[in-house]
Amino acid sequence: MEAADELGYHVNHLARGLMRNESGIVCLIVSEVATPYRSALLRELTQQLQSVGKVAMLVNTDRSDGSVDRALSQAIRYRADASIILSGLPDKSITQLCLRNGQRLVLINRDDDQPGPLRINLDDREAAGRVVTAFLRAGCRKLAFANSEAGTPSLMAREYGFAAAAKALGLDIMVERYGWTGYEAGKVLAQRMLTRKDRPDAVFCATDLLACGFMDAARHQFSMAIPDQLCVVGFDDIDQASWSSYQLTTFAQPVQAIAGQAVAWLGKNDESRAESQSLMLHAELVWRGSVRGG
Amino acid sequence: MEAADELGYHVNHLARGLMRNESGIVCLIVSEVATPYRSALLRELTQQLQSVGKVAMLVNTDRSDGSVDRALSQAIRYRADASIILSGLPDKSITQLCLRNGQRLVLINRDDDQPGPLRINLDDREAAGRVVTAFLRAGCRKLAFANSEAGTPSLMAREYGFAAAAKALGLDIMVERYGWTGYEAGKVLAQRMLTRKDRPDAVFCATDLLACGFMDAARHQFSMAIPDQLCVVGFDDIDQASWSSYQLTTFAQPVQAIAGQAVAWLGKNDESRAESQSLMLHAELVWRGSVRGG
DNA sequence: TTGTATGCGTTATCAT
DNA sequence: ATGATAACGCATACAA
Repeated sequence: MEAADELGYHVNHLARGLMRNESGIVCLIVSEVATPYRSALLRELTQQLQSVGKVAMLVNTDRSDGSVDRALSQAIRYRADASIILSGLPDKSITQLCLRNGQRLVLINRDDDQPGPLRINLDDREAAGRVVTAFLRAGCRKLAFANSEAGTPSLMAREYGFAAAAKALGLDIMVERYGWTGYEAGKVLAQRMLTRKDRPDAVFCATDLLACGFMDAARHQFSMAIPDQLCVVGFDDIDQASWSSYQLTTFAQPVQAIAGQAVAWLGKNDESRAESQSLMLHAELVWRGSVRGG
Repeated sequence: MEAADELGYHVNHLARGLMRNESGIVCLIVSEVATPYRSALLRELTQQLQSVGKVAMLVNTDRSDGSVDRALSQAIRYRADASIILSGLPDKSITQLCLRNGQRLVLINRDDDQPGPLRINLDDREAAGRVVTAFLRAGCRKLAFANSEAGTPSLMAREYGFAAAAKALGLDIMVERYGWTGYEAGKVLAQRMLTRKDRPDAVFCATDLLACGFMDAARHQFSMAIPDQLCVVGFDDIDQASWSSYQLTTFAQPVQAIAGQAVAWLGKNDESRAESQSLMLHAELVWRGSVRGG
């Protein structure tokens, strides 16, 4: 060992991977890396992967469409032991290709039904239902849902869950969708919804980023007081949600648990891996000041 | 090609790397990945690396100290073509080891003086000087600098540059350092500085995150109006700086240029690489509403 | 143009 | 216990 150190020798993981047929590389396929929720999940995943001796290869799929498939090809070329997909959805054929190459697949918040990959999702629908209860308890009568046009499964599950729970109580809700799931879209959504004459007094935003934009527009452009005139709930519990300018009541993404489940699954052997292929994690509502009577 | 596709064949980059002695892997060594500025830089780097056919290996150094060195060992084991260091500073011996193994090194905002690696820095000192001018033009008389205890070169350069420029004009400034460079530290710094009787009327925060915390405390705990009673300038131009709750005047980190220079340098041949080993990029002040009379 | 041999750095296996 | 050898998949150099 001393001699090896002296000579500056380091094992060659490329050669070792070639030999063992196991590279130690896990590919993280992500878009919108710079988004608060995504980067938090990324931090957690890299951290936990490293702690079990794996290394993360980061593939950014911000550019064109179909780039998830290209990202997976890249993962195959490097003989990654697994790929974890945080955004987009691979073509079924690519999924099959991965599995044939012995590459494990984890889909986070993708709610797909193909067998093979591990699917980790939240109880979005049920969570959305709890928002209706909270709004009613706060004395709100005109409920609204603010969504982006992204249309990803988790976003839509929140919308449908919210609408369904309201309908079950005989309430009609206002729904608006606009743009990309970010702060600016939240502002636009507020402009659209708050200029109506049947302006809502409670809004559930599909995402914290949307909620921040919505709150800022409501306050600064419409001079509305939160939570007095408008109650707001978000989703993700990003850092900014706890900032005193927002004090946003929101659902916490269990990022540690998500990452933990993913890497634990990768460490399992084939039989026990097959047992648990679909996980549903719980999103806990964290109460702050944006809803009356927490 | 058709046949290859039919058979599900994919080149093995491990084997190719072994042969060519060039893996195509670039190692990104980062701490605090989930921070807005860091994740933005990360997005840019992965994007641009991919566009030149490289792939990013992400190593998270949040845990213990000396982990930068361990990260670099990891990079060597995978025979990364280069390592880009966004945080921490490697030991000189490790630096030498990397260079001996033909591994390129890029240090971003690390302001080190060892020869070999490419060093990319901003004109922090000069930028800080311009803040003094802006504050004076706004009619402020009691200047302060809010810093964290991290003590990284770029943070200290901003502090010294600010202090020096003020001193050159015969002004004494108040300096306070606390904790880690984040939102919470900004709040604490505000509590410390704004309870003094010679309370500042202008504060330059080493970081936007600090500035957001400072502004929130100033407004919500001290009921101060910004920019009327207090002018604030930050650094980084994170997304949140442009949010209407902050409208923070700040310096933009030229993340695209930083990433661009880094990957361009990696693409150069040895001679032209040696020519430019230290780059100083310009941080442009973007005026928003947190300073009077922009 | 097509084919064949060799080496890259490991590790597993088999022989000593 | 120690040593020699083959094989992983690719690229290259040389031969046919």
